[in-house]
Amino acid sequence: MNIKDIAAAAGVAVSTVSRVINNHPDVNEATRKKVLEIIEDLNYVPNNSARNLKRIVSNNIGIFVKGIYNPYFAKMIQEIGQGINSIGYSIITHYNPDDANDSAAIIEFIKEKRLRALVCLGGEFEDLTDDLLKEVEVPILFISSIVSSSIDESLYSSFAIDNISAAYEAVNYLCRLGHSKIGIITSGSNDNRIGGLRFRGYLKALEVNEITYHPDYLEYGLYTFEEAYRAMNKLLDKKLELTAIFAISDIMAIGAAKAILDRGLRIPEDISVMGFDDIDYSAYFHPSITTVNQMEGEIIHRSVILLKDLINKEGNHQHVRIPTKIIDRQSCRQIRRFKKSEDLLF
Amino acid sequence: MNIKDIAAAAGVAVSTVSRVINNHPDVNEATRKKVLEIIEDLNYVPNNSARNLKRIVSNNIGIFVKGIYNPYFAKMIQEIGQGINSIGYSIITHYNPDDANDSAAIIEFIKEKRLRALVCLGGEFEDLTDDLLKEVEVPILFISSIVSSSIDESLYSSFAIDNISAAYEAVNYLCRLGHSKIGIITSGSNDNRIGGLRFRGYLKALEVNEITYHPDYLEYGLYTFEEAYRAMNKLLDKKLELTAIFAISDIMAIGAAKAILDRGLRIPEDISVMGFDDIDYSAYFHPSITTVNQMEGEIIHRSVILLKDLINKEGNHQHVRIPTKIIDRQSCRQIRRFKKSEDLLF
DNA sequence: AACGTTATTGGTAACGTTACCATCAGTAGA
DNA sequence: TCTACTGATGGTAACGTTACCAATAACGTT
Repeated sequence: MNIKDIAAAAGVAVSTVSRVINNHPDVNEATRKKVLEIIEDLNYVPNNSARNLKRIVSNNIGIFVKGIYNPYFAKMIQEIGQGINSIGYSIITHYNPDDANDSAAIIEFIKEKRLRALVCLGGEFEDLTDDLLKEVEVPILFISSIVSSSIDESLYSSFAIDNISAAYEAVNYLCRLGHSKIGIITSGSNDNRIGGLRFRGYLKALEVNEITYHPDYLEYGLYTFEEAYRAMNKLLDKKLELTAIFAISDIMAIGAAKAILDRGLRIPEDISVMGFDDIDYSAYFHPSITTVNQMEGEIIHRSVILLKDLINKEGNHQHVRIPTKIIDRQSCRQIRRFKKSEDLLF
Repeated sequence: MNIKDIAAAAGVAVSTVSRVINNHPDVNEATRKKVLEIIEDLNYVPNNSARNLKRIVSNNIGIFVKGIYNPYFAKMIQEIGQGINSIGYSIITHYNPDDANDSAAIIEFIKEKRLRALVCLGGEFEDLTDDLLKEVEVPILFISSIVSSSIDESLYSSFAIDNISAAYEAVNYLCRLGHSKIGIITSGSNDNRIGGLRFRGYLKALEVNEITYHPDYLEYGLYTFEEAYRAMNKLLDKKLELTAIFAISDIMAIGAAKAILDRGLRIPEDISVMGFDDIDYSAYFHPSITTVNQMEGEIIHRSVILLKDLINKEGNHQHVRIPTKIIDRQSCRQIRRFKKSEDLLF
């Protein structure tokens, strides 16, 4: 069942059918109606591969996802996906394995699928170059990705928070509540990855508040409940008398909180918990988790609009520093505050 | 940059390049090496649209998602997606709007994208027919969907739990713990939808345990924390002295639990909470939620294998009734049990 | 009547790839 | 020497669509 069959059935030329399908203005109303009827009757649907082949670019928008362990992206994938669907494009999703090269993968992805635009969720694009971007000529939007700073900013768009200062704000908030024994659970110490950046924010907050960092306060874990639960237990086992814990994602904060509660300790009376991401779960944990909001809804909304504009060449690339704010809930409390000098009296 | 350019650069014919790309055996090792080198050098990636056009079927596997409100599917989409990627197929995701006709949508989706196979997550396919399925000739796997019973089962695959009996087991479990004032929060009473089916299971359990159902015990809410929170509060406002609540999804159970805890009531001492789905979060809520597991990991795993087999025509369509089991955690407790006769004494 | 104009339609070469058949050299068997 | 076969390669017609140009009819204008 193809356009020829329809043309034959309707007694017109294929080009006329094509015009009908594509809503071209100059086709007689009677003809259009007849053709549409036949299409309906015969259950005809145009072949996308052929269309995409003929029109050099496709109507596919790619969503590239690095790793699937971070549930913070799950909502974005779905909601951006739905937004893209609603403006008439198709979504091709590519889940890149953890150990694969992201830059190479997106270039191949774009070329192979002749993508019209690409959204990257996460990933690290350190070996991307201006030349590669120019070659593919496709609007790319990086969301929460690490992009090589040597690339010309007019060649791509990005939405990202400032991980270092957002984490700094979060930990500084704990300090201002009087905490000085603040543990951290992060996903890794690689300077350029999200875990590393947020860890740097933690260090900076300690420094500004004249608190000495001790490596015992640090535990690693991936972005899962399980790993954070395990990491928190390790921290608790060290008997450090922590009064607060900062986890670099809400999932991890909840895993940590569960570990604390399971030991019969109270939140926030015994230990305060600070998360990051402000996912839905956090507001409905008990006690609800104080966390860092990064305006996920805003990102989703703006992404779809930006993509549409970029495709239609109605706007330039944007680099948006997503603002963050601390959402104060039930898991953090004020404690007696010691000045550095008082501290010495004990 | 196309196959012709490569052929010219390598000094061979396009057909030879094609053979190299497709790993055809009869091409000289030296030639193959040279061609591959040129491909690498020139950054050539075959055009998928052209390939899909030429080979009648594409290498696209569709994932059809009905509604995105149900977070239970999020993990499935990602993990099945990753599995599909890893066996060499591409994923095209289609998020169908709530009010759209699912049957019509999948047929169009299959034809337009020339899908090789399709996975449907949720959705209701009541007006699908044998003829339509035969026409598209594509293996379809329905996961947790409602499919018209008039369709020949050899034409499609399905993975689904028995919603009525799984809900029955859950509520019966509460009854056996001694509960008789059991509230329910469900998503709707439409007999054929998931919410309606699970509600029927609830009714059956009450009946078997000789408990009279009262409509006051029922509140509606969609699959979100917010709605369940609101619904639970309405239930509590009625002063029914409920000792247990059954929510038809874990997200809803957690929303309800939060409402209970926020009022200063205890779980399970004052009210027991039973969920459904066994999502990750349920184990890490505090108290952890007793729920109905439906072997999501198993479904994901088997889906990928089944799709592969169906595509390669190495197996027949399967209809798997996914077994469910109750995961006993912290949110339900045993209470004093009254026999019906004793009840009258008060 | 001859002409230009407009509205509608038809015909057909691409788009990039693969499947198929044709070709050709080299080798072995008779 | 002729034939048959094998291994490697080349040539080319599709796949279904759209963009472009050509053709036609209908009409008004001169």
